[in-house]
Amino acid sequence: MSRPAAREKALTRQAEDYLKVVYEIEQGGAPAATTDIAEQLNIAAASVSGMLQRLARLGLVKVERYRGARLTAPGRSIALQLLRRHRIIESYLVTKLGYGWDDVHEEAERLEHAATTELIDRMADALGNPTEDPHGAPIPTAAGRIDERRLSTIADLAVGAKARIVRMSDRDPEFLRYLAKRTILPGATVRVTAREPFDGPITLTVGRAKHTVGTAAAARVFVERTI
Amino acid sequence: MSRPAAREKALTRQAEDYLKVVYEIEQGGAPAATTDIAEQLNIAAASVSGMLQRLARLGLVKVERYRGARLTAPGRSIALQLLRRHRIIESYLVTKLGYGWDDVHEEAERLEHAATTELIDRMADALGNPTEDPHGAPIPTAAGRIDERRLSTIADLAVGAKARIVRMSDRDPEFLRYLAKRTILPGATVRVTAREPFDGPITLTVGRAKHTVGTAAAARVFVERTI
DNA sequence: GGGAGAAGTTAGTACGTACTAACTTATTGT
DNA sequence: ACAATAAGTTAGTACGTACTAACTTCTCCC
Repeated sequence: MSRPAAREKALTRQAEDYLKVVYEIEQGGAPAATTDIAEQLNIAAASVSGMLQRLARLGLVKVERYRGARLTAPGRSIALQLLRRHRIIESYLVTKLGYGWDDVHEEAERLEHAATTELIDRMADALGNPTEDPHGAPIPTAAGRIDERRLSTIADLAVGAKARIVRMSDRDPEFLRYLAKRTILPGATVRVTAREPFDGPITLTVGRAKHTVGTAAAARVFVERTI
Repeated sequence: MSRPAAREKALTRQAEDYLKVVYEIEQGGAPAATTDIAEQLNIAAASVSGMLQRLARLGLVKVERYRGARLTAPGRSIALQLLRRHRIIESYLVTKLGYGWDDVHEEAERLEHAATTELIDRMADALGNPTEDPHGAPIPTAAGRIDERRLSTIADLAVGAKARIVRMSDRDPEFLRYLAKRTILPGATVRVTAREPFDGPITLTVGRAKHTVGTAAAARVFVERTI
């Protein structure tokens, strides 16, 4: 008797990717700027303007002209769904199929758009419903709950600070291998022993080892201060 | 020094689907007719004409106007790649993730376009490199070799004939459940005990059970005669 | 062998998603 | 405060993929 709810036409892969990127940028606090989205997606800014209008028409984002986009509740829920898929897939590939943690992002990036909720839930079950992916990122629950704590990065730490590594960006395999080689991994504890001024290199100890890293790298490693 | 080979731009999902369908239809012997492709893909015939021209431009099919399309060697190799992906994925979902054999086609249909060769090979390894999927269909090797025997169907069997069930179409979950309920499964042996004329129902014994099926259903179950 | 009906193609349209070029609005540094 | 620059938008274009409508070609039966 009741009419079917407004047709939920499946989004295209691209539209989904925009939502995910808007979510990620918004986590920084401000609405997602056109240029930032464009940069993340490797796309011209003009194309982003157009797509944001379309997503706004679909009620998935709210755009304030010349100021940026924010997700609506439906948009956010789709973004979290994707994040869940991405992170479950990454976990599954590492745990069950022998992938390296540095090598799963790309694969997950495509699979997350093709996998059904059913598949993701089965994978999650097979893994014992993990709460974090191999890079330490929190996995949204099937219901869409996620830990959204704002974390500091190593670049935020003052000399003498001690912190536990929570997570790191998963995008760049090279970068992940760089970290792994220095045992800068989720769960490890680091202490900043020196910093050069003018955004200079940061020296830190991990276990008994001492490493010096640039601020760009340091800013991509998220931590929780322990002192 | 040597120039990179002609850019192998990734095909779209749709283009890939066309190739797969052309392959499947061609297995019947004749070139793939526009209407048949259109029907398989649930698409207007006019759209197929257009796409075939594009695929021909890409050197993946050879079209004889008003007569149908055949795969070229490169086209065939892509189609086999897809078939391999599809069947490995189906096998993996059934064996490792607890899917029912009736319920994997749809999921594989989308994943096959997103999975890399790397992933497929890892799945295949995890399964012990199977040579058949859960519906009895042969799985092409990574190198693209496949068993292309032309099989008969139950509809081809004369009264009295005995045959081993090799495989069945995986498209329709209902149909697969129908078969399963009658233990008409790959490996089972059937004997035709009666046939009504004018494409009437076929009566057969499977184990100790006796079933009567229509010709449409019978034509979708492939067998190897044993007498 | 000719004509009816089936099969196939072309033409014109729409939409999603990208692009570049040109223009407009916002920000920032003096 | 205002000009230079950065950021964002619009306009026009292209391409892939679908559609319907109208036309052409093929096939097969009498």
